[in-house]
Amino acid sequence: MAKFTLSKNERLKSKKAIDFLFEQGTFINQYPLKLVYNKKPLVEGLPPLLFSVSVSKRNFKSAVSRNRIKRLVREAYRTQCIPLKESSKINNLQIQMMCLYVGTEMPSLQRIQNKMAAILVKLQKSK
RNA sequence: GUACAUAUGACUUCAUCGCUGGUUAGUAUCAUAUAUUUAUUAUGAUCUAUCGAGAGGAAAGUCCGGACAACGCAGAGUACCAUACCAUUUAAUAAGUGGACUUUGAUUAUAGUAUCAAAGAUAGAUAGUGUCGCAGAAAGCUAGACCGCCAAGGCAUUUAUGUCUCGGUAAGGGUGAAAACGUGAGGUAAGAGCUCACGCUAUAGAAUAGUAAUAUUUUAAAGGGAUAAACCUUAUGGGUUGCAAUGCCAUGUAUAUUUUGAUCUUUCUUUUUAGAAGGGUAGGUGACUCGCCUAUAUACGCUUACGCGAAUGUCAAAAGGGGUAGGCAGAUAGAUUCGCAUUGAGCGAACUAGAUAAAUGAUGAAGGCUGAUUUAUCAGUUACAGAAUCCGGCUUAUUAAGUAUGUACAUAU
RNA sequence: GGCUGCAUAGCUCAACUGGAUAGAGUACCUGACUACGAAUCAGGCGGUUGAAGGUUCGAAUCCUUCUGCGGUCA
Repeated sequence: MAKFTLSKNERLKSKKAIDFLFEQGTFINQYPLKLVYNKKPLVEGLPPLLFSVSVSKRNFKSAVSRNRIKRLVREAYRTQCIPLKESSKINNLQIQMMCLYVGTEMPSLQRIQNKMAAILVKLQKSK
């Protein structure tokens, strides 16, 4: 049975990789979310998906609300990423992605889950 | 009753999924080392299971103070910066506690005095310098004569007035934030602390009370504007920089390269290879000076010699480049909290966040609390706000309800 | 995370060592010049000196606390 995990080594952390992503990655828009992704051949021993979240300090000044949004986005990703993970394993690809929150209002979990589902479907189709 | 200030306070329990770091374990996987070539042992990482833990009163601002670390082993003086009533607490502070004084407000009272509260950068203006615009005659020390007051002399006449000259005068007017003690009497041509009485101010001495600041009484001599949040003087304290400090590992490599400067000199010893002392030069001591410390090398060519030359290396300064953007330590735990003890420097118990594109979340159920009404349903469970080396203060932000203390206002008795 | 600066008219800057209506250019408005416009000339409008307290007779300036915006450190 597949687990709903999002542990430390399944996150995108390298600064080099993130810079590369913003130079050459592809964008998917689904207001209030925005996804940047990049595909690579999978290296043995590394996880198939790398994920990270970002919220702008310009739109949300308080650190508390930024943390809150990041947690909601991460929760939505965690519960819905399993089909994508399996398909990318089959195709032997590593997908690096970063999710930006572009909106200016505090969202509900329900809304973010819907949008995240739409994005992941698009991502799977784009192969 | 209302408002404000301070303190308290910051929902609880269970289940499922997930994150972080830790404990214990594994016929698990990988790497390294030992020894050996079947394999065993140790260490580290990953995975799985298990146990218990996981954000504040301000985690914020960075306004103070420490711990700790590096700079050379941290010396002296000057500059610079900070502080400034007294006692006391403290590791330390611009913090806390208590007291003194000044100012403001309120009450009693309406002269004073007393009580309560708030604020105070509360040493020195009698060490010196500067400043005090406009207005005003004059703005700082023998002050200052615009109007006014008065004496003397001249002129005119209406013979007690006007005017002029030269003097005296700080009582009165007016200006200003501020005009050089206040009131009364004497005194005088008119006046004046010029003199006297009563007061005021601050200074010095004495006595009493108090640990002290200071207060009360008394004596002496005096009358001195404000400003130190202007310079400054006095006293006390501070070496500078800060965990992105600092040390190690990995990656990469370059003592790259270019330019400029220095690599000197005197005396003594004599083992003539060299050694010692002094001076100079350069650098360090992260403001300056002193002091202290370090360096001042090697071989070669030309010349009879003094000396000159270029070279290698080293040091210093400037220019200009290359690589990394990772990990570990620093950093879970200590001036901690609670209780007991005090002829001391203790004893016992308890507590424990450790992330790094940055963890502490999601869902469901039950209970508590608050509000609304249909009285058994609905809604809410919030404000300010997210650890980043660690502590002690200060400042700022802050919801609902309640409690306690204080202040102000209103009403009733 | 530490250290360290700045804030004046719509914009760019002044205002000495506290002194009284906070000034200059530009922009904007009105008038003159011109057949009309530009340029030029004359006049005008526009500021609680980022906010709140304090010191002083008097604060853009000195002091304190906040607000916003930068710079720098491996």
